Amino acid sequence: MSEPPLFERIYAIVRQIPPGKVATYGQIARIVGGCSGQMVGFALASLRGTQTNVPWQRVINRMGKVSPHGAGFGSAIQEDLLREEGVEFDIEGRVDFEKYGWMGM
DNA sequence: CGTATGACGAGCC
DNA sequence: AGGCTCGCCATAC
Repeated sequence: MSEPPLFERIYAIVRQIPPGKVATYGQIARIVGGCSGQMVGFALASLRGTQTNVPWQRVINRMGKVSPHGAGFGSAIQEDLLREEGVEFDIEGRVDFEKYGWMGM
């Protein structure tokens, strides 16, 4: 069949996340179906930066925290971008899924 | 062309 | 209760 690559489908889901909201790798993987959370992480890592229009910053891990990807700076930028959108971080750097969770998680 | 890596999650012992 | 393995797709060298 002629369905787009799995990664492309993941990008489409992330792109649907509204500003001021955050989603988890597992959540997206579950929506896409047929792939594990790692696929989502790999897909976003393949973006190599802001080449795509995918708000990868709105995607965080299951613990409500960002992952230590890249040299450790990428995660810092991610938090900064989310703060710019209105997302608040806990003392531990965690996000409230009850408030900012996508789809009302 | 083949190998290795890359931002998780859940289950199993 | 804790630690470890497996699963999965794409890209780069």
